Amino acid sequence: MKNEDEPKDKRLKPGDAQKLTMAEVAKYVGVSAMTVSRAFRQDASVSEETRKRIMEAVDALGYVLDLSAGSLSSRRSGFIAALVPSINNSNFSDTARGITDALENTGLQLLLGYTDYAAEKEEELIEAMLRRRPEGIILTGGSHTARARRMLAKAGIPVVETWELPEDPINHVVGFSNSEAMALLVRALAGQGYRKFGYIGGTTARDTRGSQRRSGFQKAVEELGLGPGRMISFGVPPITMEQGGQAIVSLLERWPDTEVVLCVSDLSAFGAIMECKRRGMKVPGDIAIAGFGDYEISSICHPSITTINVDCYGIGRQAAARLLDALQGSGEATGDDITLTGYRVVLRESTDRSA
Amino acid sequence: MKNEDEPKDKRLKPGDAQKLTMAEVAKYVGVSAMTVSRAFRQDASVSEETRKRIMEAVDALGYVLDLSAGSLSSRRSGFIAALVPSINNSNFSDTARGITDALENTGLQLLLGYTDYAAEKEEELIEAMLRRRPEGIILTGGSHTARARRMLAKAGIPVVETWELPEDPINHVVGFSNSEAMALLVRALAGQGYRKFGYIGGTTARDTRGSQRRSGFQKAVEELGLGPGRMISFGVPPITMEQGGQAIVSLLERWPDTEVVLCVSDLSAFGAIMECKRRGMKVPGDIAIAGFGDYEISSICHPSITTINVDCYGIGRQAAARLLDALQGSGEATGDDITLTGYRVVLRESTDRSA
DNA sequence: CGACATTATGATATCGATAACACTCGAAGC
DNA sequence: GCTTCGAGTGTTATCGATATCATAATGTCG
Repeated sequence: MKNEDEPKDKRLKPGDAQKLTMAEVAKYVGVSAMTVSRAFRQDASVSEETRKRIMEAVDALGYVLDLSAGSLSSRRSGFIAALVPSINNSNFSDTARGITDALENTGLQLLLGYTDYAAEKEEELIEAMLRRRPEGIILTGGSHTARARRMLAKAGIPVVETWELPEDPINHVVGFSNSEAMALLVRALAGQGYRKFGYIGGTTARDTRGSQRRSGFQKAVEELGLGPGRMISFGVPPITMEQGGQAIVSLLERWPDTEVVLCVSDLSAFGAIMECKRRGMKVPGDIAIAGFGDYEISSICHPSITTINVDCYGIGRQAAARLLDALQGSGEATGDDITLTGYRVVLRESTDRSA
Repeated sequence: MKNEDEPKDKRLKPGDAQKLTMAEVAKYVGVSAMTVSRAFRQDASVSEETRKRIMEAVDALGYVLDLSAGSLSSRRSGFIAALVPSINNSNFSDTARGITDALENTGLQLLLGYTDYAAEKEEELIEAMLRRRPEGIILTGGSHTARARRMLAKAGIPVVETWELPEDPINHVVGFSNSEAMALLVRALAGQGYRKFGYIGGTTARDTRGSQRRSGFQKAVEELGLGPGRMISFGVPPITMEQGGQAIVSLLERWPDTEVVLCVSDLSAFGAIMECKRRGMKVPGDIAIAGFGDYEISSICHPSITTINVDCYGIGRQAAARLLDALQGSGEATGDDITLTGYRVVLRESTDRSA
């Protein structure tokens, strides 16, 4: 009777809901809170009639389930965490979309984070995510700090690494060999008669997929006996369209007789092509240019861009699927589990030999 | 003694952490759990020495704070929810990035959802988000279902609507008038001497920003006495690059003498330009084309694309900033609060009159 | 018709942290 | 020397749902 008449916390604004709880809904209907809780999950054995009355009450009162309370006692957070290098890159936003779609109707929600291609940022984010006790986690790539690996091991949840084939996988992998894919593109273009190959990529090793593509290029060129490739590094990954344009200028200054240039991604390839056109060069004709990733832009632009198509969306879907399997499965922990995702060369106008 | 010797849940894999709690860390250090809790937040008055010992123990044991437990008792989830139409559109992913950046070091985490431009999906997502008890929510646009509005009102948390100026704002707004912005572009191009205006956009009213741009176009053309605009609708929003290409074909078939075409977004403008080039038309020269949104592609492509630059990233940052203000403020609930974000016409090659 | 399974529901303990308040102890003030 | 204060720490209740076990009502079968 002392502090009953005035609420402790005055933060509430007029019209605010006074934190409605399950118990109040229960009282309103004349059942126990437990029954209301059951009514919210289809599995429970609540009579159709009771459930209906409860749901009407929920509607009338405007009650919204509180999962944070529920997850504490059920020990299931309902979260899946995913870390991507950047959401402002359509390849990764496609993957994020794939994850989201695969999670639909599973009752799991996606917690997304951006690492900005930095392992330290990834470490921070992993910790932040684990504090929410996700039931599984999806990472991009296979390079993680030692502490990150330790935390993941301790967490005891399934981990999926994507977009690469890590040398030392943590748990599940859904990806492909970036170096093999780039090598395949080199061979396809060599098959068309190109001989003098150039390459454009970022400067540092931050972007492990970028480095792998570069080494795949290098290896393939040498294996074909086409001498060392002409490599230009420009800008900190991820390199932009604009940097692609600047890079091709450097490359052509240094090696004017280059026949075909492969770029670490379609974005830089696009920038390179546009810069060439702006300078009056013909693409193809004077120079052929190819990218990697098959972004939407590449099929549309003129000339359309030869590239490697990667199933970005599928990587997301499958990564989520592997996670769901692991969560459902009895936890047999069958060691490493690797899902290879496809890629293919898409030959388009930008490397058309007949031009 | 029946199921004591074998654990119920075999889900745990070898090497798993046996759910370490704060109490165990506390026991290890020889303090109370409360002190450990305090050590995790800088505000608390824990002696430097104790804090150090606690953090060493945390490190040694590999303890990770459990926020879900904490948020239940502190009644602060540490979440901000944000809904965008699509993450696969760089305008919105830029906004998401802005929100993320603004939230850095605030201890708040972003819960992101995609509505796919559908109000019903938005309603579902709002409910899903509210179940996590976010401390604030950021929405795109001002069209919401009645139930969504009711839930938001009941939730009693600050709401920010973005990217538009809703007629009936819920709470805070961070945006601009899409129709005014498009009208400005029309006037700028009319000022360059263009007279016969065409417009390309999506078919339905799902995308409210698209509709507003369309009506801004229409109004401006009429006000300038340039007759009704030539409007082509193509595809369900958001319309793709490819659809932009198809749309311009229809438009030019129907009105071959069109001088300039405005598109609902840069993506469709890009598709339209590329299609024209593919058909041997000169852009500009034979036809001028402009977009909306100033995507990265528009400054790079050849010809570069005239457009409206929108501060996508800033919208995100400011939306988050308004939310933080509201959370800090004593909850005076000072009615509506509208933050206008800038936009500007960017004239580029694609509408160059001298070409 | 009695033993037993099945269905629908309730009571109570609990998840793991934090709020709120209590307490100890040494320093400061008069 | 006694009161007052604040820094540092502990104790207990609690957040709001769910796991678990108990119980009442109903149905089944030989």
